[in-house]
Amino acid sequence: MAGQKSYGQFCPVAKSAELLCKRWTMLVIRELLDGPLGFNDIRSGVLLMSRSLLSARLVELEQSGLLRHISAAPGRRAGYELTEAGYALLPVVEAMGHWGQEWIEPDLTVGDIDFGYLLWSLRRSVRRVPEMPESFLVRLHFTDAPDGHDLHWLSYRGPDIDICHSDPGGEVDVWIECEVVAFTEIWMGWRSFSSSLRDQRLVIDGPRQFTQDPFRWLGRSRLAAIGKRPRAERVKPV
Amino acid sequence: MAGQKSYGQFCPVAKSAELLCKRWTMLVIRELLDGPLGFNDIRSGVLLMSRSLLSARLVELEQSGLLRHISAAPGRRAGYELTEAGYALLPVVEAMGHWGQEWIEPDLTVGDIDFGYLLWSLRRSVRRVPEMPESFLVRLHFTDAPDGHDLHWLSYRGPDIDICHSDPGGEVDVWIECEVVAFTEIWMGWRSFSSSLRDQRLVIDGPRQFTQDPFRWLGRSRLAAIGKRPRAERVKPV
DNA sequence: CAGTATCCGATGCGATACTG
DNA sequence: CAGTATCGCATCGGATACTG
Repeated sequence: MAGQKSYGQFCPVAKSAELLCKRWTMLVIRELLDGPLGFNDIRSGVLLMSRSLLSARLVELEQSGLLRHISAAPGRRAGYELTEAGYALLPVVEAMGHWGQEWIEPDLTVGDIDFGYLLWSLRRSVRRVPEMPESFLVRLHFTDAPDGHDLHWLSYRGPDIDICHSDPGGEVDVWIECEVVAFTEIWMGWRSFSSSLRDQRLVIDGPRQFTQDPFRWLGRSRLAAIGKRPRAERVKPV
Repeated sequence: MAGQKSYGQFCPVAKSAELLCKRWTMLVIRELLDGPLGFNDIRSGVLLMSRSLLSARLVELEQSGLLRHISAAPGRRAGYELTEAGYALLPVVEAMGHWGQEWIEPDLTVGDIDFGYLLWSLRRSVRRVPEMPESFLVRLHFTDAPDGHDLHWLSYRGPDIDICHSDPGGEVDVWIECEVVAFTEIWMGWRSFSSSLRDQRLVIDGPRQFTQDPFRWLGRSRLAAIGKRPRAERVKPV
């Protein structure tokens, strides 16, 4: 219970660090900054975090006043929601994300975990575009993904967008083929879409109005517009 | 050596957190953001951190490329300096400081440690003002500080400003008397100077031009201008 | 689905002692 | 002053099992 010892300083940076700089905490907050989520939805964003630790962190954060627990009610699912103080952490998370995107050397030795996180991120970033028909289906093929995990369908139906991992049926409008690493790099803004088309790292087929800039409806990382510093100046994890 | 396990995500927030969210790390960076410092100068800013851990952190941060070690040379002291990537963390530290100042409930149960940090902070914030004579001496009396630690002199002599803990001799220009907690609160912007004068929490004596706004030459926390949220909305450590 | 309880090994970190 | 080396305990956190 007691938590780690205090830094013994009144400095607000120190106090903030006491609350925020614990393992997984920033990532839990990152997840919740988009709005309330249920326990297992949070877990999807922090796949390697154990249930018990997530549970403990949520209690800590609630006690500190950073979030509150929403209990289930008719027509409402249980979940967690940041308080105003919690939402006020957006600039902190943004600053960390911005810095990381600009300075950290990517090391995409993709395992299943990054893959799961990519899909989860993608799920949050997809969006309709005006020229899209009521019903729109995309087949996404990760050519190097393990066994049953290589095929995914994005199903845009009215306001609902789902990512399915088995064929939902219906006619496919756009086909995409790509390796996981390359897709991630493009999605993060670390590799350009056009050059990836040129060297065939990404193959896309379908009506031209959708294939010429697929990231309009796929979305991209919010940080994709921030360029990386020259390799020599970058920072590397451990 | 191995460090904690990776979060297994390519998200820049996660990567940044891996590098930054370790115990003491943000505070070491905070210290260095003002410019290069020697080993023991850094220690003065993180009094409760053990030497061995500071040493280890500095190695980690150097290996990651956040700072570099400056070896001693004729006319130059050994020390540590942030790299460009390290200095680029300023917005992160500022965001954390801003958030902390705005949202965290202060709990000033002052022990020696906070006291030491206050003095160290003060040392960095004092500055000359134009109307100050070449030589200017301030006697600072913390009425509730332990035994030999209650008296301090700020000695402004030309460009040099020193904080002495024993009487440097010479005529005192300004006298200040205050309890440590109250002084901290005023310095942090949590309590107003004028109201503190009124209720005698702070007593200051000397020429009017220096006593009417002493924080011009004492300096204040950089975060002092940021107001605290209403008590009910604030966040508390653990 | 949405958690909690318990166990126990890994590691983080402070204390102490030592070195150039 | 500017660190490094070693030791041992505290706690952190993942695995597993269990509950409403």
